[in-house]
Amino acid sequence: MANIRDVAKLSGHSISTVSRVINQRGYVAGKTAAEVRQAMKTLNYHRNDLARALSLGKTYRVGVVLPYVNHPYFQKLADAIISAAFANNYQATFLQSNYSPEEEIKFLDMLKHHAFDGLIFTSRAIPFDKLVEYKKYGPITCCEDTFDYPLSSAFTDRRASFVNALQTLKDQGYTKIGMTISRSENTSQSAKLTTEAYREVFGEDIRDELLFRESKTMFDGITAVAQFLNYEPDLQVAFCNGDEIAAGAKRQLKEMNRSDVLVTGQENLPISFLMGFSSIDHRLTEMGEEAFELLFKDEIIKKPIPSRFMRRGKLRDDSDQNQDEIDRILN
Amino acid sequence: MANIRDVAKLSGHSISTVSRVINQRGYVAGKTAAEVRQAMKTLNYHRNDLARALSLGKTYRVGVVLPYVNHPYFQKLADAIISAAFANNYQATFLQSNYSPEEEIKFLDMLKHHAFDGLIFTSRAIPFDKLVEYKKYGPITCCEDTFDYPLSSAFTDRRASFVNALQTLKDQGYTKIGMTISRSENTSQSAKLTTEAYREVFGEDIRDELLFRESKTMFDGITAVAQFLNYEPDLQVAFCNGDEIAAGAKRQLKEMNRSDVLVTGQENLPISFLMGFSSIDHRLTEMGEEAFELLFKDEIIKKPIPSRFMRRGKLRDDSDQNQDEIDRILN
DNA sequence: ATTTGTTGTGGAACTGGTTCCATACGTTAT
DNA sequence: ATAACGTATGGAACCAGTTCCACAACAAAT
Repeated sequence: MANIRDVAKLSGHSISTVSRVINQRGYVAGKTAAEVRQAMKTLNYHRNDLARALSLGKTYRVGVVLPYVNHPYFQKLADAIISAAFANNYQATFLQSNYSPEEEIKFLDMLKHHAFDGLIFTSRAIPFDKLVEYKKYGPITCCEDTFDYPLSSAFTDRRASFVNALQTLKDQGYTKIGMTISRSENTSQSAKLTTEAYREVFGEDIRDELLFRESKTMFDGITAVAQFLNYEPDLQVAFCNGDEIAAGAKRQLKEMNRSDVLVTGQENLPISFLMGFSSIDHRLTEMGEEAFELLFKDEIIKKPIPSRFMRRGKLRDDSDQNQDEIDRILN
Repeated sequence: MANIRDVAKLSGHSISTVSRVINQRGYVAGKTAAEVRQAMKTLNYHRNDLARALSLGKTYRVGVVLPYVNHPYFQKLADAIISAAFANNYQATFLQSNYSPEEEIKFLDMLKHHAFDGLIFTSRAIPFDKLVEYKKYGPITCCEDTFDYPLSSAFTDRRASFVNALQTLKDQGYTKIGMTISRSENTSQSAKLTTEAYREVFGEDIRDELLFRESKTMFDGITAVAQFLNYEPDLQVAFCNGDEIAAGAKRQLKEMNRSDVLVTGQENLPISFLMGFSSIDHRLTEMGEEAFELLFKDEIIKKPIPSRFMRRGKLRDDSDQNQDEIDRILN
């Protein structure tokens, strides 16, 4: 495989001159450039991006840390990051953590080892302190509120989103609510925020029988609904931690002839529209784009993004501006 | 930032020795190793993966070329590839082509430029010849039948899958069928195979009014069904080119009080189960895993993977072994 | 006539690793 | 006694680029 030195030798010019021709930078006479190009063609030369990256100290690659690649929330978010990166001539690589702190440290070490120019954490198991500690090796941004930590972030105020959705439900007379959460309240930030929002709106903790933990797939939605109805036959709402879970719940309710029970999901996936249940739109597309943009800004910027509660079915309110958005999507 | 030479100098040992300590290879005395490690700690040294990659001529990265990152088919396939790569200590990077030949050439050039150790094409716009031409720069595998071309591949015989599904429908008396296809029959391989399969089973071309082209999203499913029913009120089946499209079709049919019309999708996503329509499972997970495995094998291997027609709703046949699979998933 | 600026080119140091080879010493086998 | 081998270490070439700096040649301005 020919390198730049071979091209220099064959063309009879110096390495510097060849480099100038390749990168079209600096002064090169037309005749010289032509000779160099001829030599490149003869030798079938092509630049080695690795050597270039080493020399420049820049990879044009970012790592996207996410717990699961096949989870709709992270999929949507990561897709947005990929697209934004691509539009800026960067490549993005998915780094699946399974919420393992050891894996996350490995990814941070990759940043330290110059494998990436920067890292985006869509979620995490390790504390923010650890991220701050690694910031000296390259920029790191988060897709969640970083509070007082010196880390840039693009995020929706999920607590406010949950409060808003629950308040809407309460205002319309729905008070008997079952909830699913992703992990336990101790390990998952969103689980914690969900139960806190309930407490804020209803002034008391949710009954333990109406809280379904470790909810990940549509089958958990099916199971959760059965559990809720077992303890509370007058159930009015299944408040789910994702659209696929909500879809499972919706299906099970139909099967049990309890389509009177409302279902709400999150992520605003096509399925929520198709099956006609409400969904909290966390604006993952906007979040992903912002997270990438912030990566290469010098200041620490915290970019809150307002979420939307997409009200469908019985919750639908034609005076609601969300409907405009739905109509926009439909056309 | 300290490098290996700095560590060598501070520890009073040679670069070679430091390298041996880092990589735990060759002979190093215990005392020497300790001194080197102490120097590394003092200098806060960490290896530069770029330099290492350059020296080794190996990046431990593969590129995954796919037309759209937010398309369920490619998402599922690409996720499987990512997971397989990760399990083998490789990183995978998504390269979105939008079916643009220029972009695909760019990705092939990245292989040439040593940015990746190999490439996996999940789909493509450029001819196989071009891929073969670039094979000398690194391994390339495909996720579709590569016929007589010297390219490894993991694929399902989609034509056979379509024939099988359509034959099943015909056997059960369903003959009035509308079909959606992703692009036109000229540009899309799967579109071509779909219409060919129809011809094989029914002995004639599908009526143009019952063929809906450029079908990509759930909204296309909605539009397609309306078109089909307009021309053929006795429609019996909407045969869709994806589960989200099928879900759109199913919803529209319900809205039009025509739930008697069967719907079939592809990809076997959760939504197909939840909304109760049949779906062709192209075994994308297995395909992705295989595609990665094949990348680093020396011989050219073509790995056909049998697809499955997941029969649901009125098509459900309890003697069908597919049901075992569904039950397995449910538990 | 001298300074200044533009154009054009090459040398050499720099990015930070890996690895082949030579050398040296101590131990064991012939 | 010496050949053969295992242990331990260092030197230097190698991977393949980028870029600073020096130096010429020539034109235009002072």
